Amino acid sequence: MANSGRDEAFEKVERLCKERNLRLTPVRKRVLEILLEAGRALGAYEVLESLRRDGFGHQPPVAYRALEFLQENGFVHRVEGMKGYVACTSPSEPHGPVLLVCDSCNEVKELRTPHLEVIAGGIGSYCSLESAAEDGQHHAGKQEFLASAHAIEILGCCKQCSEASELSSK
Amino acid sequence: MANSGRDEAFEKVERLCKERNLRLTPVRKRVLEILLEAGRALGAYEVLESLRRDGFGHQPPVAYRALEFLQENGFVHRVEGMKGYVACTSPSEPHGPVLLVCDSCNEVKELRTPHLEVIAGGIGSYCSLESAAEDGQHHAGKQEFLASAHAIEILGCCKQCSEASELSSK
DNA sequence: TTGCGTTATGTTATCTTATAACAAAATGGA
DNA sequence: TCCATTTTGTTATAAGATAACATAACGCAA
Repeated sequence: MANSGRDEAFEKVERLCKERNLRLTPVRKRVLEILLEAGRALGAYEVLESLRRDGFGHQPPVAYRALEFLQENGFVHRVEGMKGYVACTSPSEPHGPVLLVCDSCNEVKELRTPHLEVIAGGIGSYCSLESAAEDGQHHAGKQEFLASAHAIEILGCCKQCSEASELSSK
Repeated sequence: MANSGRDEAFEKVERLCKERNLRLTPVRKRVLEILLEAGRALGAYEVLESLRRDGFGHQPPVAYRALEFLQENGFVHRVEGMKGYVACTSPSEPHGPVLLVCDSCNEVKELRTPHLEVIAGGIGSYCSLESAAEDGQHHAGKQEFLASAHAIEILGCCKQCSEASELSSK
């Protein structure tokens, strides 16, 4: 794979924005491109630096606002553990991500999991969340907790880095 | 329950520190108390303010270092989504938490789940992680990703807040 | 008990991340 | 064309976190 589905992801976002009447303005479009090209999580100020080079505004809110738009609509995810932002590889409805974050090269892979329903179901298997509402929310049986979103980040080491460190230790 | 197991948690940490030859110094002890008393996530600067009142150093590193110690040893968890820190309710080995974070009152409940093994197993049900190593790490089958830690935060609304908003909407 | 290496604390200064507030421009209908 | 709304851009500043270094406490061996 030449560009890991970058173009497809980009086109999908364009399509979704049309369908939903969302304004994918030049800055927003460019921020998405920047993240897709990077293929890893970038800090807001890294994004901003790229924007500056492209002639867009170069003050923090420019980047933060575009990121906020993309995030709200499920096209970009925040990587809390890295204080960064990564393009979603399977944009559709807004959804909580399940991210595999590599400690050593900072690459972020998103697990292609379905939406909250399924995640909650999966979690349900060990924390006794139970389906209850029809509005996309779930009710936690024993915990009595109404879940509306989640952030799941798994830290570790990706294949490339594992192999690299195996080699160097020989 | 009068204090929600605060004392038990505190004593357990004291015991674990003795067992493991960790130095639970006055600042560290006090930071743990502060978090246990709060019963919710506190920002580092909130902790610092309490420390200051108690006559400890009042510069950021004082709080950050104590928090780092407590975190490393599994006695405190970072709540990424709130940029805060919360006392672990079932301190034992260092472990990635599963946190239920209430959007409206900021209360944080930790699900009493076993350690990484079980979590990874649970996640495995939908992301094809497979047990592989004996050193407490797991190898993700299809993803080829060696997981070493995780952060799982479920956002939503706790029982009290749900009930409060039900009442007010009548 | 003294002395010494190690660990922890306290401080200054600074860096990084993020947001509030407001003016100017672009957009999309009535 | 006009107006309300949304978006962009800017200044300024808030909030969160860390680097670097001096001082103090600790733990133990001589």
